[in-house]
Amino acid sequence: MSEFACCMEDWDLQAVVRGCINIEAPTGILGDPKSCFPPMNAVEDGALSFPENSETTTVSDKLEMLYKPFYPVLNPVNSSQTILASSISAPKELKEPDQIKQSIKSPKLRRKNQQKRVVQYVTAAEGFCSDMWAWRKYGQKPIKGSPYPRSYYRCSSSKGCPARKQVERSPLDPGVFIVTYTSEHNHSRPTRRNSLAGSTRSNLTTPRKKTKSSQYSSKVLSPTTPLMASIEDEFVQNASLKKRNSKYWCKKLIKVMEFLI
DNA sequence: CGGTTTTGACCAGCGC
DNA sequence: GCGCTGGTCAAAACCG
Repeated sequence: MSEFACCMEDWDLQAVVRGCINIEAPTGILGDPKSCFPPMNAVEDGALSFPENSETTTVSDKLEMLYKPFYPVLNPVNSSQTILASSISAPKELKEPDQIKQSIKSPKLRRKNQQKRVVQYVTAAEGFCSDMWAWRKYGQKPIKGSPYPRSYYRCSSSKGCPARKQVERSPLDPGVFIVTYTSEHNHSRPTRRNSLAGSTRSNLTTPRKKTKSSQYSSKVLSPTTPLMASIEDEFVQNASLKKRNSKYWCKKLIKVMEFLI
């Protein structure tokens, strides 16, 4: 798999896990996936509400296209489904609800962690808004049979909280994330995150080790301006470099907006 | 400075 | 016992 794809899938996972950091955000915003996109929010501060006239629609469309590689793939999926899988691990081969139910009857698939689990199927957008807990990622593993890695999170709101969370993309529907909660929180729901330090780290940064050559090659965009074209080219060229962080590209996008509007 | 993410290494359960 | 696989640890790097 291409590094870019890896990055994007990581991004998606982050997006789901990170949830809505700012719980005071207007609910109207939460329904819009792009509004939930952290760097976008960082850029906007209310300034990214594109006018609806035809001119700027084109601009915003272009920007959206340009931004597409950064924000999660959002397939139209129904509301999240929660499956309570008591005393059984969610087997990797059985991802969908019906299959999960089926797996409950199969003791053969039982794994070491036999605590009560809650399996939830969420879209990226829902993932953004549905989880107010503060989670800290402590591991990521490629899962056999799935093209997407599974990320492991623990609750960072309270020391010693046994709550765990696993997030992986559904191999059947990449727009759907399988969130598995293990154990329960032993504390009340935090009103806000303790710290945002590190929380906005770019998910597009190159891994410190084991870099693969980027396979991000296709022309995702059809830039209308030399500026956008150059930015696109720059992104492609720096697909494996540290330049690939959201803040950097947000600034680029602001430039584009200033140029176009 | 205190938090998070990344990632290789390690450990343990399971099937053969 | 061995190999495979999933889950966790921990050090380093990163971020506000």
